[in-house]
Amino acid sequence: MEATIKENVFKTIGEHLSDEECEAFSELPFQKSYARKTIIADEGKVCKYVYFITKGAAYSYYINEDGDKNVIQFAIEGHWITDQYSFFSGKKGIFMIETLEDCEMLVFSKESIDNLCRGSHRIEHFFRILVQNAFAALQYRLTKTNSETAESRYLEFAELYPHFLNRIPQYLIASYLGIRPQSLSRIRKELSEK
Amino acid sequence: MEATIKENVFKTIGEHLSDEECEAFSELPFQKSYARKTIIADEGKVCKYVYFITKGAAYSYYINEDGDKNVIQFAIEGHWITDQYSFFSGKKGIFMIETLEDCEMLVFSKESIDNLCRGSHRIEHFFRILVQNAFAALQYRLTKTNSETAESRYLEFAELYPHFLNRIPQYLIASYLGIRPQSLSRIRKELSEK
DNA sequence: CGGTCTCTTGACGGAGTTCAAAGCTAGTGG
DNA sequence: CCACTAGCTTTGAACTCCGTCAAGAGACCG
Repeated sequence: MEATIKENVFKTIGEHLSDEECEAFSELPFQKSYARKTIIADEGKVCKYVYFITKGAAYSYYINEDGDKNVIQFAIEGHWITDQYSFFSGKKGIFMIETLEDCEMLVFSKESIDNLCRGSHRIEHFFRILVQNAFAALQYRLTKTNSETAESRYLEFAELYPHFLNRIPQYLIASYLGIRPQSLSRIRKELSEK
Repeated sequence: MEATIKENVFKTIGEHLSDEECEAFSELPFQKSYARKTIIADEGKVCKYVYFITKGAAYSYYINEDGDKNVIQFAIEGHWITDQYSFFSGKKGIFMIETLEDCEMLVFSKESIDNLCRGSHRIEHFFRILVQNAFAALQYRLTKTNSETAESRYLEFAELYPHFLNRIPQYLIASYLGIRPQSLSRIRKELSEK
């Protein structure tokens, strides 16, 4: 079983998996490599998998009627990524998922997740807490989006995810913050002049 | 056991609870009434409960450094509301929860939820799906906030929650949409002139 | 080393904010 | 049950932040 995922479980629920649970986690997903700039989940199609990144970086986004990209989430080693809505409902997706770097991933189908959860109460617990944490973080992010200026959102982003800054192109960070690349460029200039 | 909550479980996971599970759901929470405009969870204090509304309406919000209210969520009969982050981490809260109308609620402590989840895999499953759905909806809302104009966000809100429009004051809807009451008033005027 | 993708800079425009004041409405107390 | 008041909504005018359009500079890859 991947060490990264073992750590992720412990970090999330503060408990270690049993030997059988570890075995289930190594047998059910399959490993896959993706080159950078590969689209691994496509809007309009059902998103059939949840991805756990063991190496590399990826992001999910949404394209609106005007054709603008809207970044939802960045994910690197030790992070999970999927189109939640599509994955769990089985309906066609609304998000794209694309790699930013060459990636190694553990790929879980819905059956894998369901089997893992059905087979172990602790694992179901793990996934509940995982989503709960993500939900709380997202609520927090939304309040900031609704009430802070782009500058303070950028500063908070830079503080929360300093390792993202050198790894993710600026125009995607701008999109994540809900502004245009030009605006982020200007904000960074202002900040550097202070 | 409250019929509303039974329905809520079935609507969420498409399964009915067993008799024992129903019993647990009636024994563990306590019922409480709150007058309108009562603050039931206070920022800065630990949010110890999850509330399931059986009658009335409430909302959660956040107050930023400038003293502005930022509405996170509205909740009416059949909805759950809490400060997720505080409730699950046991750390001090960042949101306030306040009633909009006289309310009847089922109040669950962390121990109640943990007991319910520990005692029944189906109930843990229910809570996982509940949070998952909320998460997907929130992701969707964030993309809209980041890419649509206030007008189209208002139109979508009005379409998704028509019953909220006559029940919730406009300045709170404005806050939920991330704009000022004056702006929402102007948007509504424009729309009525079309 | 050429081409494409990314970042920067400038000028202008527009959506939403701020400040201020007046008109409504609903809940409270007499 | 009516009148008063506090809270909500509307409107106007000036301003600001960010978006749009456009063009040039820089970086990265084949």
